[in-house]
Amino acid sequence: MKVLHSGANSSAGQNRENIRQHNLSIIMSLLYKGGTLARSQLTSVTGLNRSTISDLVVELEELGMITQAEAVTSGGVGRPSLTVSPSANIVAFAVNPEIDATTVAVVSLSGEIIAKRRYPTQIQPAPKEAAKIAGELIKGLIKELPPKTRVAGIGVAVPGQIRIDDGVVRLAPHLNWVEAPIAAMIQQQTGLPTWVDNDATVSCMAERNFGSGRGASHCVYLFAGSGGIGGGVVVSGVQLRGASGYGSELGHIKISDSKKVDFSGLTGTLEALVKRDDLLEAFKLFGATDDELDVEVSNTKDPKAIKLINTQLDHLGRGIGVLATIFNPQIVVLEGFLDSIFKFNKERLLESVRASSLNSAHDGLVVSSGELGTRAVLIGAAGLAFAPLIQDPSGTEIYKLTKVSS
Amino acid sequence: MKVLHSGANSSAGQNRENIRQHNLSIIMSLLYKGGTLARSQLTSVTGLNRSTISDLVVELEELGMITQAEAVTSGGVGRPSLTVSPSANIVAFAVNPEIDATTVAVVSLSGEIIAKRRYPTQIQPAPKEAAKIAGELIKGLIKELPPKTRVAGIGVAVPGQIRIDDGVVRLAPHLNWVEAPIAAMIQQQTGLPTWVDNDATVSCMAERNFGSGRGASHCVYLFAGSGGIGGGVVVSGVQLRGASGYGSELGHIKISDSKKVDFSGLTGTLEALVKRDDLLEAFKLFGATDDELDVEVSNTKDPKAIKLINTQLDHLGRGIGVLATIFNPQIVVLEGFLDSIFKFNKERLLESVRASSLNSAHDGLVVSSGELGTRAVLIGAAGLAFAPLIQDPSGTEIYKLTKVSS
DNA sequence: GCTTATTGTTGTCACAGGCAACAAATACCC
DNA sequence: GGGTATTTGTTGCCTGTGACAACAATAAGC
Repeated sequence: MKVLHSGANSSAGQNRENIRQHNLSIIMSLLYKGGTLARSQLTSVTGLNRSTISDLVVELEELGMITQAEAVTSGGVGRPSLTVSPSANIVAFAVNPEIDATTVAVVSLSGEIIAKRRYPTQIQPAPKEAAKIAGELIKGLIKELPPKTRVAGIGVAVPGQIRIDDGVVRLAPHLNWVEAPIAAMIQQQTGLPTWVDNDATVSCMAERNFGSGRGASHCVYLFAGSGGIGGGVVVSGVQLRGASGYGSELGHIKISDSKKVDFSGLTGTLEALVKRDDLLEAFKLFGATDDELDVEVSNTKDPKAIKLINTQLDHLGRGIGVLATIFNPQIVVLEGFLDSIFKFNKERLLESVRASSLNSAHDGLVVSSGELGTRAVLIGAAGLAFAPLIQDPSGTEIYKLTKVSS
Repeated sequence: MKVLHSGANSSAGQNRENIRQHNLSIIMSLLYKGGTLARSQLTSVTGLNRSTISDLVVELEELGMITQAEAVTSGGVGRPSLTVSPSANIVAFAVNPEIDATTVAVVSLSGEIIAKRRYPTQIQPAPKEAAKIAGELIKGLIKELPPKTRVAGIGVAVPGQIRIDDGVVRLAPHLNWVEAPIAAMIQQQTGLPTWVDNDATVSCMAERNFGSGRGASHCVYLFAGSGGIGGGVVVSGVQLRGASGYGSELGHIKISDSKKVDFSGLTGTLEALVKRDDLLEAFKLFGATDDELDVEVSNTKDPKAIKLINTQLDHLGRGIGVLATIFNPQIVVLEGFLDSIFKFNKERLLESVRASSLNSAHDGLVVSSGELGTRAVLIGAAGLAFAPLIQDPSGTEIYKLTKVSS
């Protein structure tokens, strides 16, 4: 529950401690995103001296955050470089409360989902219930983890507007949550430090770090499930959050004069015009999962459905066009049923994007499906818990399992 | 013509030289934005030690970038702190080619316009003409400057899409420029290093550093003149440029199904719906300046004109609503005739903003007039030339006048 | 005039990264 | 298979930079 988006006080001076922390942090960040890297890669990427990298890596190894391994003799002249990997013993828990279920996952420091539990609920859980479910699932998972495992903390992805400073859900319409201090609740259940953020925002981070948007400095992410359209944006490598943390609500941008209304009461927004429920109705597929809907969309021959999809594609393209004009990103990543309709007729979407953005904005723009699918939100949520660790490897506590269960 | 937006390579390691440069840079940046500051303020803001600040300030003084002065005994216990000011001898030239004139100004390191020359042209100048006009004006201004003056370089603000890496104007529709290497042209005329950027972008920087947006980490700037609507955005304290530098074209975001077309051929965009020419026509004020139009707007009793203004306010509010939903900024700054109609009926605009954005986005949002007016673009353009100086005070050359005239 | 508070100055220190020299481990060439 | 070139890890030493402590300087309050 510390301040996560530490504001990057640009007027702060730097001293020697900062250097060390910064350099340790950069190595951890590279390993987090890149998995296993050779020491020589670290030297070339960071521009630091061999001896310095050696020193830093040794310190990280002593902290238990990384492991070194013999070089794999994979071509190249000269002595093989040692490989460095993020420790397999460090994990974080990801929590994702949704309308019909609460999901918890164990995610490793290298961004892999080790285990996953889904707890279905009849109706949307109240914050306390969700916290209790999450707590129980986490306690169950802890028992199954190897004893050497250490935990960075818990990251919670919530479909709503979050005050990330103290982990309070200000408003989550689909869950019917208002001013819910979910971080504190889960922290009380588990004894583990807990961070919360918007589900689309963390998914965007995941796709940027591990998925389609890998390496992009400017990336727009659009994600749609039963709860409308969420969005995330990376600008100059930094997640856009806004002054109060309520930014990048890309589903609620107004793109039309239409009187159709979205979940927040706004008319003519992207979310109002590109609605999953409309598609479900066209297919008479009430209560279907994203996968079922995806199959239906890709196979349909129904002219009415096709017309609806095309209309949605036109609207989606307009929304993407607006975002491209504003952000000029390298890539736009689509997830959920937005991806389904994109795959149905890519050219139509791209044509709409071109018609509603400047040439300079859509020239070279890549529109792409998300690689991570439903894993994105969990990997991204876990990233919230890893963030402090990566930012200050030597000054952040990692919890042992014994300590947790007490 | 170096790379300006140096991409802030986030994976770069830090060494001792970087520290020094960073700390020198931070002090220069604080002084650039803040004018005169006490040494004690520098220590508290940067968090650095007194002795370190002393050392850094001495170095900057030896570089001729700042001057120290005796403390003004203005209350407070204890020994008065020395005050530090950016050197009054360092200036940059700002160039702003427009449809009907090319303007050149001399701007001091503290952001003040020392001198200004406007050279009217019958039609929009070709790039070469504009470069020649700028060169002549600059040479004239150099003769009038005190001999001790030193020049950081030239910053050019152009209404169009700029490739800032090499200072080429990719497209400036209103000037009818295509692929114009304006930086190289002006550099050849003057012998001074020259940087180019979009006019709205640099104006945004100016308002953020010296005007209404002072201190805001997230700021949206909308600026409108005869050449349509331009925009600039600051996200987490960093200017939004996009992956290729063509971002923040806020005038061209599509907000309506209207078939009205803007200068780029896009329909239903902010620029298509909020048009200065429409206002001029309503007032029969063809060829009026912004000031004349402003007076007319504020005094009008013509119901037709009022209706038009209100319609424009509604559209502008919708555009601001979209931007607020996306960026969640602290402040939106309006300039040019956008400011004129805003002042005509502030409440109507704000109502429209509220109707087209989430509560969380417009709660606490400030919509404000620009403080700098027509000075913004010049101060901002000069900032382009100061940027390298501020980023690396000890490694950036400043040119003497004698060297320039040769 | 004394105390308290704040700031500038000076000399010393510690720490982190650079660097050079050497060792180790590979590929390539003959 | 041996020699060479190339790359990387390791070690010891060096240097630059900021922190720190002690002292001096300057102000306000009593």
